[in-house]
Amino acid sequence: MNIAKVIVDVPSQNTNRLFDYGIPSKYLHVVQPGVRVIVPFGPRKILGYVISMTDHSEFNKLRNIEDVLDITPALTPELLQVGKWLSNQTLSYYVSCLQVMLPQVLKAKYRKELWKLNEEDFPEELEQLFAGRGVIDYSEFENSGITYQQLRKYVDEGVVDVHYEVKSRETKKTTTIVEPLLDPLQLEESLEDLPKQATKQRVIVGYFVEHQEPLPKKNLLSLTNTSAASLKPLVEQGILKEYKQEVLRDPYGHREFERSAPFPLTEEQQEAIHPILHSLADRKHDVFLLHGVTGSGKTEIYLQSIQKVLDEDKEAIMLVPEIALTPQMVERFKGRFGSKVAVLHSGLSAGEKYDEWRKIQREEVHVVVGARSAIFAPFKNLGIIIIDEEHESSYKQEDRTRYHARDVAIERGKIHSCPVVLGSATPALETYARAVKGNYHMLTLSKRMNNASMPSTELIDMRDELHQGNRSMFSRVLLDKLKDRIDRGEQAVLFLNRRGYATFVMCRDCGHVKECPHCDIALTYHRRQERLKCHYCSHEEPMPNQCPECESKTIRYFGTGTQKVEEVLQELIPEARVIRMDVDTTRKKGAHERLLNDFGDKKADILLGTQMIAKGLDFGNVTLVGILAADALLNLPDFRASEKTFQLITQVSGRAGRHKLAGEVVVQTYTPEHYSIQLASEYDYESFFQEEMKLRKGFHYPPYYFLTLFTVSHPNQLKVQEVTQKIVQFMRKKLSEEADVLGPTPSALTRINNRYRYQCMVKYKDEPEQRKLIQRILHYYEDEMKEENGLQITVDFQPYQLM
DNA sequence: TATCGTTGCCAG
DNA sequence: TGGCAACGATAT
Repeated sequence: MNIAKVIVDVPSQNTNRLFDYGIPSKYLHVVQPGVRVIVPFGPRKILGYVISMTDHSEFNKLRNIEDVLDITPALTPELLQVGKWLSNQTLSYYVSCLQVMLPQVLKAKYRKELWKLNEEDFPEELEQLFAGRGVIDYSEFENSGITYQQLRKYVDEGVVDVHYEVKSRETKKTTTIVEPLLDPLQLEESLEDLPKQATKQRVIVGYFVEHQEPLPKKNLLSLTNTSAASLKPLVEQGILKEYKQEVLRDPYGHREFERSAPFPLTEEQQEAIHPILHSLADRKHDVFLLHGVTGSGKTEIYLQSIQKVLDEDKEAIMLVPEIALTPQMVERFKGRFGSKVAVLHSGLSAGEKYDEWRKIQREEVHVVVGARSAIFAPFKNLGIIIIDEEHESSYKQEDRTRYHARDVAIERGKIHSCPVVLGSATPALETYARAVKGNYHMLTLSKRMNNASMPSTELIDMRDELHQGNRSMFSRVLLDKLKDRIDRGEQAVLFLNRRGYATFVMCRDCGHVKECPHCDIALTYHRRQERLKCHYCSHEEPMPNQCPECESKTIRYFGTGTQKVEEVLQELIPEARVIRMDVDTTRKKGAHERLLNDFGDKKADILLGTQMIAKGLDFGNVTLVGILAADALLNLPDFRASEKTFQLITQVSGRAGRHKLAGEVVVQTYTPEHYSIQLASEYDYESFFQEEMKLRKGFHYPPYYFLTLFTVSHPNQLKVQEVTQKIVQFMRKKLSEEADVLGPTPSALTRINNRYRYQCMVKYKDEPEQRKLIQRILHYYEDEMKEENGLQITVDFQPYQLM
């Protein structure tokens, strides 16, 4: 086995295959599948991943592996297999799929340098460039006046050399440890030898007479109240020893977590957990849908299932949507499982993420709680995978490797032969349909914990409010109830759905809307800076004070942002203490946690926020939830608009009345008759499912049909239309009669960053040849896609984002 | 005919 | 992806 088959870090069609390399004898025992290596590739050196090993190669002029970066393989054999599967599923390059499974710091950084070789007669122009240094960055040459030809000549003459460096970004944090080299008796002896005036040194030696265990230098110095200056001579004399040790950064290290014991399960919960435990015991791969209303105790079922897995010395992955990864959630897991838990989310620094990942790899933890990418946690003995709020769109990666964490979970579940639990109060239609069909096992929790009832819901028709002269964004009912809560010392949550409702600027005289000059989208008004910004490219401009079209001065902004709501709220109820949570107020690290803690400590009466407050919050004192614009989502061009609206209303409503106090929900809407709003206010998922399924069937949408979305973009509109048209014709011709091929259609956002965007949508039931056909298309346009600013074709299977 | 820029292929 | 040979176009 002295030949390694390697995937190189070059994402392109013709390198998307295995390359053979010789393994130098010194690396024979370290090279194994999954390790990262540095290999020569053409003239440079690049990173590669060893996939397998062999004795024979069809090539006789093999080059050797240059260096090995891992002692423990970065990827387990199972993850290599998952990567292969993923690349078939998403039609992306194998390397890209491997990269997506690893923390950022394990990806390579490439550097190109110029090395000075010859000390004597170093040409004057190079001397100027190098300015006495032995190595310079290649970019310095590029910015100098020296031509490429000139450089070639110097290289040929052996004056300089172009050098390629592959650097791992990996940084290990270390700490200095001090330990005694002598036994206590010898230490006491050495005390006598120390000069009398060296009092501090004596203190340190005295400490080690009492304690023999090594300890961090920092701790030693503070314990003995000494400084490094006193320690140094002791090390030099060979009494003590200093050495560096890797420490893993623990983002939650400064926090104490109160241990929590399992709660006794209700009868309903026991019924639900039983099949999961059964499947665990039988080591069977089953997929469960845990359909439980908000506040029904799904988390306790997760915790106890995981406990069972840990008891058997296996591992668990628990996925939660990014925005639900609240400190509250982390606390529950850390409280139950202590230091056995790793947490992975986007708030961590690259180094912190890497350390959490290392804990998993080193098998120091057995549970990982994390957002989407945590599905690739390098566990070897997976016992269960749980996806909470499984309907959440954040489980779908929307760029490059467009995977859905749910699919990966099921694939890994199959490999490990372990159960996968999908939990939600409002499952995705696809999931629920599969459960109804019997592909997944349905588990139901219909009652809330603590005998709490679902909060009562009141729908307010904002059109009526308008007719009765109320032009504000607060209905009178909501306002009264808010005041009432403040009087009673209870709290309220106000939810504003900002998506699809951003603040735009319009002229009241001519109706002109200010749009981005590069993208077909209205500019968003940012109050603080008095500027207009585009949310798709980086364009921004000052807020005009008259209409650029008709020069009228009545230009003003429309729509509602959280800032605006907060202002109005302060005007209407001056005594209200409001905490606003949106991207602006939570940008700083830890701000999210602080705001929630303040609200939990009752430092405010009202929590006002966007998406991020819709999930997982559990405050006993919240008795009122207000949804300001329930139908904002409904008008988006998305076949899932009704489903998303239903899910959102249900999730937000679930924040009220979770404990002893009863809750109320006020839903403000312009379309109270819409079935998704009606049924959400009645908590009737089943009827919503039936209703929505009829529409999906009629319009050939999932779960009845699968979707494939092509998005083509190019600066030239005609070109985009032409290419999209060709794709449409090709797919129409090659796919079966059963498939609908729609397009070319301009995307909902027809132009982003001066690139026109058209799409083609395929609705199909079963097209086994589809992936091959698409590969032919991608291959055909490969060259045009390589050009800078050239054609771009993205293919998304089961897309979530249709714009 | 020397030089420049573009294109297409290749890498183990 | 980056390098480079091979090719044709262009200036001289």
